[in-house]
Amino acid sequence: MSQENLKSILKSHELRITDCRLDVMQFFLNEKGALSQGDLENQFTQYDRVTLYRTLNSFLDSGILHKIPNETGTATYGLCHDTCSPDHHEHNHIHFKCNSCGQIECLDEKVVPKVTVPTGYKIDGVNMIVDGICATCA
Amino acid sequence: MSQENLKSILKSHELRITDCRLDVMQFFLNEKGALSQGDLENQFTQYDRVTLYRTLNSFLDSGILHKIPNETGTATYGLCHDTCSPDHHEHNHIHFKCNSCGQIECLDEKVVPKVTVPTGYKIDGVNMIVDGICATCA
DNA sequence: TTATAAATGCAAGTGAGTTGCATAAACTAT
DNA sequence: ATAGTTTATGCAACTCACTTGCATTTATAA
Ligand SMILES: [Mn+2]
Ligand SMILES: [Mn+2]
Ligand SMILES: [Zn+2]
Ligand SMILES: [Zn+2]
Repeated sequence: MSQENLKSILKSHELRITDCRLDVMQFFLNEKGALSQGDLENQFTQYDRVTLYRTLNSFLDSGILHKIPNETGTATYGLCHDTCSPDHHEHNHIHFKCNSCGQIECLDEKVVPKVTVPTGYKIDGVNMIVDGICATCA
Repeated sequence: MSQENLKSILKSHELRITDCRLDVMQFFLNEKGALSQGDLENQFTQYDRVTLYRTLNSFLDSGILHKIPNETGTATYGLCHDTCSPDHHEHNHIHFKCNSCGQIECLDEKVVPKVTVPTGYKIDGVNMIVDGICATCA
């Protein structure tokens, strides 16, 4: 994606344009899988780990990224759809974690099925993590 | 549950009977929600945190507990069904996380719906976490 | 260009999770 | 019941991701 496109994405989310943010966003757009803080630290040694941490947080808050829960404890992040905003996140797709290569990816085209909860409960969101073997590792 | 019942559960999983394991198992049986290592540390100050940590792990390995992933990073654990064994875990129920009180619970009667993944992918397991407001907090 | 607000880097702290090892306790076999 | 064997426990110490404070630098607006 062009540098100008990247800048307009940041602007539309009311974020200042900085080298770190441009690089991190480009990285997310290039990678098909979800990324962790550690992935960013390995990729961008020129930036302080705290800066990368805060970059992830600002992207989370502004609706550019969403956090993907998993059992290992280290958070991973994936790009949000255009429909996401700081106020309203729409993440109704399935996440897949490969037990061989460890990669987590957003299956954007796979919609999370509707579910019901017991009487008196109210649903805000649903997160579905499927684990198994990805096509590359099969 | 009686002390004898608790002991037989441990024995059937080939675990030695210790005070810590009996207490922790009783705690899980009493609590309706899932518990974290921190919850155990608060409840049982007489046991070292490492002992509680290893108690959770031995219960995990032997199929007494299952780990419930969530976005906060701190792992929580819930009781397995009778059908679970060290070799084969069967956790096809939905987990609910209340955004008000923070409690995570197993909705044992709510079965995770079947899903499909792209061609070439293989499914090992599915984890579904619904978040919202529980009946108590509503 | 200057003023203001925000982002960055560095240092330092938190808290869960983990391991090694000596001691204590649970089980097994006399 | 006792002695021998195996396992669990407590303590110290470590890793690692995550988080905060503060001084400095940079981006943006006036
Ligand atoms: Mn996703
Ligand atoms: Mn459960
Ligand atoms: Zn893979
Ligand atoms: Zn609640």
